[in-house]
Amino acid sequence: MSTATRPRSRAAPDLLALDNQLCFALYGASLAMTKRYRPLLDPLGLTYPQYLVMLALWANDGPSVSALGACLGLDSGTLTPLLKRLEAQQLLQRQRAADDERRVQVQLTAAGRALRRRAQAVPTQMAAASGCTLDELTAMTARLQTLRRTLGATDSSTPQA
Amino acid sequence: MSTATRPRSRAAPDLLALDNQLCFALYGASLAMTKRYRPLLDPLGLTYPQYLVMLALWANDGPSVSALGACLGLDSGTLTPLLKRLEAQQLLQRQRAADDERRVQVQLTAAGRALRRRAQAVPTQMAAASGCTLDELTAMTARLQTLRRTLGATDSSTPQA
DNA sequence: GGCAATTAAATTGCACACAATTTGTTTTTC
DNA sequence: GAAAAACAAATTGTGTGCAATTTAATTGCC
Repeated sequence: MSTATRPRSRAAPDLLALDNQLCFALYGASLAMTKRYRPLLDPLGLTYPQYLVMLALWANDGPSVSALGACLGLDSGTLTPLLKRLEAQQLLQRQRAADDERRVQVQLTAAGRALRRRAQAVPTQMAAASGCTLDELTAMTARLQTLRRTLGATDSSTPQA
Repeated sequence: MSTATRPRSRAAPDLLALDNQLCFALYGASLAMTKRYRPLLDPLGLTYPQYLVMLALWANDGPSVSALGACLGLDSGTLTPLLKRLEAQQLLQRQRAADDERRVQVQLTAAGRALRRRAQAVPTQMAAASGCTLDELTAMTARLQTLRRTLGATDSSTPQA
């Protein structure tokens, strides 16, 4: 078992550890964020992904499922059941587009629009929970967005647009 | 951009947008990271959370389920089925501790230890996919770890230990 | 016009994540 | 030393995520 004399097998543990740090920090922070949102969103009857969908709709009502998916980075396999739950809560309506019946358009109901008011307390509380200044939040967000785009690119060695 | 002078009801939409940025950037980057790992981990027969568990075990073999959960931030509801799948793949063994039969200890098999060698290519490829320098990775990781701790704290207004 | 290729959602199947509960074990307390 | 409290995993139930497939509608091509 003690096979440690090779030059390369010495370097590898460090790389595995470093890898652990980046990906795992991201993963852990994301899960922690979701957990932190829960007590704020429970009173609104929303899960965290549902809250993201509502944010997207408050900013831009009436998109197709695929447009919403492009905005959020989710596919129909995730969105369809999620949207059905929001529809069951009367927060939105899903209906086939008249001009192209393949498309399903997602529109807020009055209750869905009204919920925005009750959600206005959430961001302030989360900003406080993050313990960051506005500048820190902005910087971190920009970095994460860049990282996301880079990771999403087919070939990351190619500098993106 | 032109909203700077209004008192409170004008500020709210901006806060919702800002909130969207931070939490959503984190969420999106985490999902993108997971997706990016998939083609690298598929040949190893691991999912991304399973890979994290293996990393933890390669660093420290033989923990209890709860110790592993504390390390990864996951509970038994998530870990138990995940560990059973890894056990079914003969990568690890789960067995009750002799001194305290409430505890279940998780130990790598020879195959589980051997898999580490095949995983050594993964970190280098992911580092390349991130498009970041080593310093950038380190800085980002540190920030995310801090954020995670802050979010995990009961009261974030209290400076943590 | 008619049929293949394309597109948009929905569905299916698998694997997390986590709250809440249950089961079994150990420790505390009396 | 027996009942109560505390503890560790496992289980249950709900809600994502996503690959792969299916269904239905539109577009292209002849």
